[in-house]
Amino acid sequence: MTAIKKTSTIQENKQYALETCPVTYTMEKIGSYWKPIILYHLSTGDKRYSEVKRMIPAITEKMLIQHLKQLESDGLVIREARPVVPPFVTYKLSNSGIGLLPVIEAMATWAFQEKDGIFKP
Amino acid sequence: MTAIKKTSTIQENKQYALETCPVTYTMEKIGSYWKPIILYHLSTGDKRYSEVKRMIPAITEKMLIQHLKQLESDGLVIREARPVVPPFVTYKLSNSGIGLLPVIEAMATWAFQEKDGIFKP
DNA sequence: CATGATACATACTTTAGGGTAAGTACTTGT
DNA sequence: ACAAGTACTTACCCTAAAGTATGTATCATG
Repeated sequence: MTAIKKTSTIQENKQYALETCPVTYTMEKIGSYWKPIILYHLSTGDKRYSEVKRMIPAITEKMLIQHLKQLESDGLVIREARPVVPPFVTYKLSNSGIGLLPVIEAMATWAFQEKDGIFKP
Repeated sequence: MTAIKKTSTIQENKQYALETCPVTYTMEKIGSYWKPIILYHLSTGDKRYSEVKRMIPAITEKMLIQHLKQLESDGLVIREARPVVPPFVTYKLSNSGIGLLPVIEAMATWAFQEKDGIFKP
């Protein structure tokens, strides 16, 4: 009979948290630094891979495709590749991705408000 | 004359990105897994430290105070400590934090919609 | 004939974030 | 006298994420 530590075994609770807390659920899908930024840049329309790359100079190529793949497999963006050479690949938001735009827009809105100092006394 | 690598030195661009992209700006403040979840639980009113802890069983104490401290120093939450013993400390949203609620609520809304499958064909 | 553009893939290394565990100070309860 | 509750703090470790660098296929262009 080993003693049960209070702070241990966080993983069991995580599944519970996922089913319980809607924000946790969303965080599992877009809760990384780059994903909302990518979605933001896709919100203005379909973009080629290289276009997205140019719009986010701070991201490395590895991070960019890695997150694009994850977003794709989570059903948030749709990848379309034309079988031509040189390759022509576009990414666009899926319906789920479009559904996330209120989140992204709220983020942008807050940033402008915060910079304007409207929350200051 | 050392050759300049295309993918290198991301940090210079990051400052530029911060000033340019509003979503990047917001991500610097709440772009971690736990922060939106904490803000979500504070959105229903002031909470004692131990209350927040109980509301988010999946988080460790270390992560919880670490993020609370960061949120405090970023001006998103306000910490109030009564000089009593045992300690009585409450956390609440600042004006900036309240300004973020549309973001958090949009996240929650999306989660429910996604689970209901309303984005499916 | 070698360079550039396209959209990636991959090996390797580093770093930072997160987890585990234990400790602190003070009081109330049993 | 000892445990329990409060709100933390600190040290240590470990893994997953991110950065670095290079490679791939194909064609157009100079």
